[in-house]
Amino acid sequence: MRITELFSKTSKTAPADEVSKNAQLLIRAGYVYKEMAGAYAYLPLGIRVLDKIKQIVREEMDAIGGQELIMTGLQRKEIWETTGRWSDDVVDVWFKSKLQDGTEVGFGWSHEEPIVEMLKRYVESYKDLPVSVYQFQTKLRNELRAKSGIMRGREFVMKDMYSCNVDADAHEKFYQASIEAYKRIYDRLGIGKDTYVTFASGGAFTQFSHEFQTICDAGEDIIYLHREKNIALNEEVMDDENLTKLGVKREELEKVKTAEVGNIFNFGTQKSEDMDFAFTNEQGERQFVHLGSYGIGITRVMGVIAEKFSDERGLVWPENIAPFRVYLARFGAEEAVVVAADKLYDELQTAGVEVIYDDRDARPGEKFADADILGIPHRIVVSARSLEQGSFEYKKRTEPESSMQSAEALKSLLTA
RNA sequence: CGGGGAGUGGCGCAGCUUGGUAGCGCGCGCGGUUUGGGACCGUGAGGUCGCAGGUUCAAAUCCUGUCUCCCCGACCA
Repeated sequence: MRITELFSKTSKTAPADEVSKNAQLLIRAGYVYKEMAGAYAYLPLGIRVLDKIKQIVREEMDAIGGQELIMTGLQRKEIWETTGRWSDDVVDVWFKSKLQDGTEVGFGWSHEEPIVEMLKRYVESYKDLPVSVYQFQTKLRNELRAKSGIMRGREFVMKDMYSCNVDADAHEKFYQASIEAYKRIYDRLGIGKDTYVTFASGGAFTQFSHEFQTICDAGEDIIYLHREKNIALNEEVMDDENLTKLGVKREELEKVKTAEVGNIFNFGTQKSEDMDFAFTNEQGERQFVHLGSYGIGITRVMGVIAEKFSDERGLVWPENIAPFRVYLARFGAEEAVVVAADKLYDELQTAGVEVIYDDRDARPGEKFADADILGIPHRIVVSARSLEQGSFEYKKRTEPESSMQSAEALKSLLTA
């Protein structure tokens, strides 16, 4: 993409009322636009990042048998009443409205009940199991207070997966597979090393649930970490009984601040019983489905990455989720420079490299600054100076020094 | 929801204490000089000072109400 065609612009200053680092950087660089507290629009650059995160998640969900679908934003009151969760006393984040005929509807803060209700229509026999479905959905939650930029909003994109299995063993197997899938996801997103599977409160169904917690100063959680044993537990379940159960001693643990980037639950058959979600087993008997729920906050992950990977000059996207891999800057408007830059732009794109081409008639300093704040992993400069040497200037966002490279070298380097 | 802070051109801010009809930087338009880390000179456009009442000859400024935003806490499948 040519920058002259991109409508968003970078800014030297961040809005004064935006304190969180992720929002400051993302707004300054033109990835997101704030609509209101806790609600951000994703601009062309931002949606490219979101799509890359989603695609990684999608591939890993598909790999463990997930089937993608998308539920509705509008939800029926009756479905939520079956589990008692329509009540504002039970769920305090509901947005609700009414149809013109007076019918009450809710806006999806979660899709657990509607998904189960939908699956009931299709899952009837043990032959129909196992099933796991997932979606990328915008969740709407009427939070008392939005905070931390895109990390804790009233509107956010979440991947939520739901698994259906015949019994506890089958469920457990899938549950473990999902943990492995989640680990691969965070590795691919570039935050695997700082992300820990963490024991957390499990709700009514099991002793623990598992959270995926990424070390991050802007996070809202505190976990206790045993790096050698790779065991972590949320401070909410930190007590002597649980420490004994997990075989770790309090003094061996390191206290760290983290952001929750995923959470998986075993529902057992509780919800199936509430909602009468059953199948017929081989003996012809009705049996309740074992359910699990598996979430990843897509927009939150983007915020966490923006927080973690940035420096005084701006964002520093991991290779896998950068909106573009290369920032190609042209210095000056002499014909030879324009021709050479246009040619390299075409060649890289033909080679499958995503390039954002700074074809503006701007000064070098401005282009350097924009390449930095946008956080594009690779930077190439085409100038009269570089052409004198018959080559291009190449630099990584994470490295201070540049080097001279030929077009061929760049192509092989960027397509490796 | 409790506590604290803040709303003045697109963005960042000053002006408010002591009322007299709004200013600076960035950005934007035009002209020129520039061109390797956010250039410079000139010249323009752009604001009913969050909103609604009130006091006053006169309100960005004082008073009341209200909305919004941010932070801390509480909350958080």
